[in-house]
Amino acid sequence: MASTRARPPKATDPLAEPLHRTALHLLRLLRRADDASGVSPARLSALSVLVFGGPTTLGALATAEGVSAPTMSRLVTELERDGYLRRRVDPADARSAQLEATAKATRLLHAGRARRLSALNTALETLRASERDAIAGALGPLGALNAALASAKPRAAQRASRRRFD
Amino acid sequence: MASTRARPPKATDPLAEPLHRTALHLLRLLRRADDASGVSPARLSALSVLVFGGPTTLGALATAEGVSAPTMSRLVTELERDGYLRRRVDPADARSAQLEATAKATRLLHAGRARRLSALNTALETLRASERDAIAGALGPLGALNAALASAKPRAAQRASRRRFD
DNA sequence: CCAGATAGTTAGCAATGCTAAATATTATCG
DNA sequence: CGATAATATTTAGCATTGCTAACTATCTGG
Repeated sequence: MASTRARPPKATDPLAEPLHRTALHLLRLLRRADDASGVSPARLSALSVLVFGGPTTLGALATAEGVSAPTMSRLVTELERDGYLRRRVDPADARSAQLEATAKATRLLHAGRARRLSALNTALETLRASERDAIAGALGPLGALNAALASAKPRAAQRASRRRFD
Repeated sequence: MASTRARPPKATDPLAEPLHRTALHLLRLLRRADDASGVSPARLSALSVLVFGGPTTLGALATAEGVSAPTMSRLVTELERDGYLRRRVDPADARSAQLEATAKATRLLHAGRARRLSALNTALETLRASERDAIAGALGPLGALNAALASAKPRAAQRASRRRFD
């Protein structure tokens, strides 16, 4: 019976565990909606930054996605090959170029977002108004929580990655 | 292409987008706490099922994790090699065996969970009581939302994967 | 113009996933 | 009982994604 002996560090706040589990399940379910796009996850994610955030350089994109420059270099090469982005060389600095999403990419991403949000909205509509209110009321505090987490652990942002839309 | 008319799917519910973003950021931040365990993500995730859910067969574990049998076969072989699990052959059916986590695995997982929850608790403590209440009040509704999503899309549970703890 | 800083690319390796096909066992049917 | 079908894993081989180290090309400051 030494089961609970492991003492969950400070059980003062019973929110941590269920919050973690809930967020995890939510994301896992939402991700399904992307499997139909035909573009691999990493490429789709990088592309979303360009489509929804506008043109940037390869380095900035790598930072935004939390991956190394070589990794992003390869992803960009593939996306360019498949017609999802163009490189516009900076006349002032030939070392880098602005990466710009094509119309094809914009169509792809908007369709994907529509699919995903559609699934979420459908599910939200099955809830009672009070439940939706509770969720809406928690978004602000959750944002604050994220901010606290982000500043508290400014450590190795290496494997953070996995951005997708936003 | 007459079918997928872009159409921003009903902006009636302004919750979908921020909810998605918030959950995504939260998970990304929490995942950092696992990078120190020394065991790769997929192995850690499979192991967590054994540690917190008890012994099972390779096939059941593959299903639980949402990966194919060959993929799980390899993960199990590696975990066994590293001393994190044992195979106990079923005397009634030599085709399969019960996979059982070792004490070493249990220690690893509990330490990992403690790290992760500790990070979350620390962040939660920086919030005001009203904010924590708002988050606590949204957990139930979010659970209902997840249930709605899960039942609404009982489709291809293939790439769902990525379990981790519970 | 040269040394050092910057921006990307190339090379090569590791972890994860998958499908197809092979093996080993167990179950079932005639 | 013995052939055949169903199960549970494993083996093979390939694709994606990430990383580090090292290299190339291009600025920037003196």
